[in-house]
Amino acid sequence: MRDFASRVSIRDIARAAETSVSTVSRALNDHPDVSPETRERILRIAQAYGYERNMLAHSLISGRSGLISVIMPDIDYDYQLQFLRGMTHAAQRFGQELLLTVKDTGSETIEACQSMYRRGIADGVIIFSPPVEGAGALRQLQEAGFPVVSFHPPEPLEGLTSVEPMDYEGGVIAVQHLAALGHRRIGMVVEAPDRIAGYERLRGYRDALTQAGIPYDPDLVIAIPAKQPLIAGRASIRQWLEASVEFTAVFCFNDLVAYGVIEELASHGIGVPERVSVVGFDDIPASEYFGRGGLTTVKQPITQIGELALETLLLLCDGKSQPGQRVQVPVELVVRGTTCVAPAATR
Amino acid sequence: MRDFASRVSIRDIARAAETSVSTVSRALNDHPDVSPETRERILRIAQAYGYERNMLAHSLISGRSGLISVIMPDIDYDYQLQFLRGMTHAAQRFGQELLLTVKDTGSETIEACQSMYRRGIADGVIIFSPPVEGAGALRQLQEAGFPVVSFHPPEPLEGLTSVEPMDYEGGVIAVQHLAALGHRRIGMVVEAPDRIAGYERLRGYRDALTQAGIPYDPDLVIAIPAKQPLIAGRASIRQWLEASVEFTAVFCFNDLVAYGVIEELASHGIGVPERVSVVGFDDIPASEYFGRGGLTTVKQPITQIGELALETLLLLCDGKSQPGQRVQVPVELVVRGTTCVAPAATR
DNA sequence: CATAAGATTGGAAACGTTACCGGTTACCTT
DNA sequence: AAGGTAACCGGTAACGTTTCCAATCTTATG
Repeated sequence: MRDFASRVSIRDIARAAETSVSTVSRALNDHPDVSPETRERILRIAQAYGYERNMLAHSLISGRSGLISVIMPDIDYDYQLQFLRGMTHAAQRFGQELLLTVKDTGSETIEACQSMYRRGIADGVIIFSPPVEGAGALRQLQEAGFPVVSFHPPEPLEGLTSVEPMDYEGGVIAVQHLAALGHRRIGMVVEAPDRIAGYERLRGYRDALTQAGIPYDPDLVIAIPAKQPLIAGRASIRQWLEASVEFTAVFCFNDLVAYGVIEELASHGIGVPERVSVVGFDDIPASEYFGRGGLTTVKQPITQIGELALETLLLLCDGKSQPGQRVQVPVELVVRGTTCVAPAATR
Repeated sequence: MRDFASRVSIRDIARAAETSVSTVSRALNDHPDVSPETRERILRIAQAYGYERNMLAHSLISGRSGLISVIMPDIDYDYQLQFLRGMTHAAQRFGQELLLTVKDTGSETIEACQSMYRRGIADGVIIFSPPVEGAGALRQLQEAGFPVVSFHPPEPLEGLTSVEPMDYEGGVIAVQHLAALGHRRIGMVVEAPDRIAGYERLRGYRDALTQAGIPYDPDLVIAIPAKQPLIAGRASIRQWLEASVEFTAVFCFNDLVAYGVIEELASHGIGVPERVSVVGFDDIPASEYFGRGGLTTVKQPITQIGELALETLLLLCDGKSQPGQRVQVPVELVVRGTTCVAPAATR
């Protein structure tokens, strides 16, 4: 018996089994053209030697690496983690390896996708929140036969395979909840309304307002950049307060924005939820333990979405599905401690 | 100009530049044996074609894949995320790719390490919290020339390269803080005291008690399993209450345990910090936003630790450092809202 | 007994790259 | 003018696999 932890090639096995590399290869790959005895002997020896096939050589010839590339702008938010977790679970289930790449800017993430294809490292790419300008490049990759799945895809996503939460419905149920509590002055702090997530949530917000008979007031909508949501959330509240905009509820683009909003309100002595109700989006784990009995928020099954993204990509890799599909995942409202009936005077 | 997103080989470049593959390879690798004109021509064409070298073929011949394998039990805790983030940052800085593998059990993580080596996929492995039984296998890998860096290494870690927080010092400063506030009945909820992190934190706890002239009471130490820290934290408090053990402070193995402890105390109407002070460990991001003005905890610079782990591994891969080093990272106390002076009657 | 068919095997090419070695050219020295 | 040297280049082998093809051996069939 050899050293347990050493690198063994198919050649070593062939030598030990007194046969050729071709036969060993066939035996290991369940090819029928091997006699039962030879196969048994080879498998036994391979086992004893701790042989595992060299993935590089195998990939080189098979044209598939068994690696899935996951490309993200950063993992600065628990949301991304949960998405990633879902993918790791699915990867484990399917025996796939995950290649994790983090890039600072959107354009770098697109370049990373192209690079994955050109260097032949990965069989496909899952890209998190690709920038709008990257849509063309992604489409080209897809047309070249390289599977790409976008999460939070860019607009227009025509032709791209994507996985998304039901953003529009999320906006609707958040506002419906607030309206049902008697709120009439409902603000929204929205990130990147030119991108699909922001655009759709905003659309849901507006439609739900209309449906509740509440006029839409553009002063109550603030667009913020994607970076540093906590700070942006705080700044939004300051902006409203300085402009003396009246509001009794805020629907936030995500939970971190909501944290910032609540912090800023608290620092002005404005109680949540007594004076202002706040709804988040995503339901990251921390929101359950958030003060005031937790954050009311629109929950995405983000871990399952991660699994779904990987499954979608694997289907594409295996040619079992056609590119261009748009997978949409339902969301649900989780009512916790940051929303309550509107102050009587405002109703 | 060719299709922007297509797979180009060195052969295509050679054909287009009307030269041989050898020359192209030399030109691309800054080998001196190429005339400036030829080199310039080749580089221009390669650029125009969007050539990037096929990583599989390159790795096969060079024996290095440029991939670093990161193996974790699960990423169910923000702590792991921050560690991972640190590695992604460092990877980006060094132009390395990260291969992320998540396995359910400790033994599977060890097998995954061996597999990385045998399949030749990765140049080295960073393993998160390897099980005690795996130490031998990791040592073997290291001896075979395959670099391994353990974070939260197993005991005994003799010969293994490791990166660790200063657990002992963390235990000391946590208890010093509580003792300085007048606490005399300080409990500890410790995870896996047979592993290095738990063992050292417990040792710090005991030494700090002695130093403060407080007798050690084994009834005040509860060992909990590693899974489901929230539930285990709650159960620990129930156990003490049922046994009528007296305590005014709890030092918890990590922040999640602390959350559970505080929740359970609250459910019995025991105020934190008025009646019981609680200290956590790690300082995950949520602890800053935790109710009661945040959780008092021992902060690890976990993101930097991740970067450090990757840098340590890369040095090993490049043969610029010898295996077997033990890198220890300082920790610090962050005082927030869950600790205050002990109730007068108990002092 | 001869031939066909089938089972099993080994040799060689290929995947895309790099490294080594030998060959060609041009220029310089004596 | 002969020889030496440096610069540059192309062919080929190798990395560890898989795949194709040809070769051998066995067995069945006429």
